[in-house]
Amino acid sequence: MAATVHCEQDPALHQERLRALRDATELVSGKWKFGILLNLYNYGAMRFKDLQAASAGITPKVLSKELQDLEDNQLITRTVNATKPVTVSYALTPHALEIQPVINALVEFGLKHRVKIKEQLALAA
Amino acid sequence: MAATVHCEQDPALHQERLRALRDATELVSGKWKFGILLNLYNYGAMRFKDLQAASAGITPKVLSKELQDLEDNQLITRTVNATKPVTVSYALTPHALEIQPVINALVEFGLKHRVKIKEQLALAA
DNA sequence: CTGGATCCTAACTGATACTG
DNA sequence: CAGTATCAGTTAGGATCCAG
Repeated sequence: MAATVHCEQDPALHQERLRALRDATELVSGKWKFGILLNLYNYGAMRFKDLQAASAGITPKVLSKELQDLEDNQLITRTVNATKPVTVSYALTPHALEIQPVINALVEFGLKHRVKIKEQLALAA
Repeated sequence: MAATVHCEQDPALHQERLRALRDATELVSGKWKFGILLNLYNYGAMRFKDLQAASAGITPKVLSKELQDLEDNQLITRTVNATKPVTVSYALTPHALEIQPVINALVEFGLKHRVKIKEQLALAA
């Protein structure tokens, strides 16, 4: 019977929340975007190559596309520096701070889930 | 100059958080999972067809796969009811509560982002 | 009602090489 | 250094039909 865990909202509100959820997930879809953002949170402005190193395994082409997506959604800025060999810096916009709670929540969940998986492996052994 | 918005962590901790982030995003990857979870939060236990209606646009095959993924990750339970035409109920597990903050954060962000986009359209007009 | 089987396509991802 | 071009592989997601 297990009392079902839920909290019913006003239908209209629920629909609005559903739409918001779709918008948000669309925005940060893709395999790398959250990681890129987390790295920028941690290190501040980073250059292309540094981001590539930090996002272990990503290829330049894919990184380039992900960065463009993020820039299009105004979560990061792209700045070309007039240095000897041209360098480019990527940094978070203020708007990107809005998404930080999401990332923190994801990290927390990831940590807990990892523990849970370990417990199961322990039980299975 | 713009003071870069960041907060540097201990490297080892950062790596651990990056891994957790990857784990978590992998878990809820896909176009529909968050929506399914949000609906279950809102309505409690739901049957296959109700979930399909709530996740407007999803096909049975895809819904089936998403539900299996969620069940494999122990975020939902699948219960077969011995009713006349067999029905099946899906409900959240306690573990799924851990992911609720993520969804709330995503919804919040989605709402804010929507407002932001509207502002831009207003400026463009 | 539930959801598997099949087929299909667009999008994502990757390896490698190359340019400004 | 910061990418883009090309080629190729994989796969997520959808359309349709059908079975228990």
